[in-house]
Amino acid sequence: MLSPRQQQAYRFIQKYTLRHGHAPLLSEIAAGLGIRSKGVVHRYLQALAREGLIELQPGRHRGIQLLTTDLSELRLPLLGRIAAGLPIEAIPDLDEINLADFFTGPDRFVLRVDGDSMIEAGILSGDMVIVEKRDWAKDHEIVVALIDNEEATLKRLRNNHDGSVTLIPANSAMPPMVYSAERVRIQGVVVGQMRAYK
Amino acid sequence: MLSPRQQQAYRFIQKYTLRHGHAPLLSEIAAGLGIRSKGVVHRYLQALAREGLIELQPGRHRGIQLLTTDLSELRLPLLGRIAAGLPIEAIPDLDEINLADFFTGPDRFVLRVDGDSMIEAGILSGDMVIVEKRDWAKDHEIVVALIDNEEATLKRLRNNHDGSVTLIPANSAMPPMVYSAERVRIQGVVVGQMRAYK
DNA sequence: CTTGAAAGTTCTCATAAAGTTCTCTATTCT
DNA sequence: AGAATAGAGAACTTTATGAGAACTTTCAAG
Repeated sequence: MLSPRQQQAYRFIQKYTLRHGHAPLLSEIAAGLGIRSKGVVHRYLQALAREGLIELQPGRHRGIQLLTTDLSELRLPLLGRIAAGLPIEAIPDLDEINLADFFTGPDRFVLRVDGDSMIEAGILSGDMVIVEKRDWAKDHEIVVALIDNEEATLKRLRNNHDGSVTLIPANSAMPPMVYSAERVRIQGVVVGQMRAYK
Repeated sequence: MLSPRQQQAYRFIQKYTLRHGHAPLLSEIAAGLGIRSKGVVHRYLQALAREGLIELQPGRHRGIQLLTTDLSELRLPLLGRIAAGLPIEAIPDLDEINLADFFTGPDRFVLRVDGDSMIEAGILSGDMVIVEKRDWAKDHEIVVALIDNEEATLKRLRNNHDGSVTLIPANSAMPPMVYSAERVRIQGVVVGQMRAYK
């Protein structure tokens, strides 16, 4: 089990390596952690090596090798922000994504999406959406709506002034549809989405 | 048999450890339980150790080891499939989805996406992508590529016959770019994507 | 190939903070 | 009343963290 400081050192090495394509110097790690002594950093590296997270090539400059680590926990390291045509930026505050925080909550369930009606909102066929069970929704939220107690669809909602609702597909090939309030029952609101590639 | 207070302490340790990746300090447990004295917490820890729930490394900071490893809180019910214009269908075989299985694996990390270069592949600005660290990729996989050791971008990959690679944005406003093999280093392959609404 | 600046390694020292062990007190349940 | 549970806090020991000096090794410029 790593101490907080050891974890920070490890994440710094991960980020740096991803960003630069090679491992950092001890002095760079020190600067990244706000430490002046590289001797201290070296002590951390030995702890990481002892834990099996890295391998050290003694004496070598940048001789830190990241080993494959099994992240079978619920936390994934958040290494930075990647942009189109720009370097990866470090994200200063947030170092870790807790999948549980991200997606779990009271009364949530998952649906597999079939069809292209929300494609322009980045929800593709085959994606999973996390839905919070709720019988109302605000404008612009994406909802699971049951129409005439018969068909359930995934659409963006607009509550109209006259009490009717408009269900808006995110697909320019499909028109928005207006329904009287009685015909539409909100079954839940999309709070998350996820996709696995192969 | 644990007293109510001991159970609370135990649950606090489980949650904290799951969240932070390391055990809490006695003072943190104390604060979590609304206690001022760390001596009291220490007494609880000894009770938990006596019951075989934790192991204490004497003297060590954060030296609490959880012995029961039940981290499988991260399950969401998978209710069905939603289609355009169809009722929610029950999916017979799969009734639960484990988020951990979905996303965690060896050598994975998360990047926050900034920019619209992959928008037509359903990856929007602000989304998180789960990346598996790997230095090669197959055609059509979405990769984190480091170009000239300087800029890292998210693009779809094509390995050309002459050894060069093409990086293809999923955005019709942006052109594909061809690079010689030496200029491009694959840092990882996108294996998942997720988004939180609100 | 040589060579020196820079990088890694190995120490010691210092100190704030964390864990350990007490005693004393209060409350609740049998 | 007696026993079990719960909390405060003081005194003490140990650990985690950092600074920095001294030394060895690496690496790249010339």
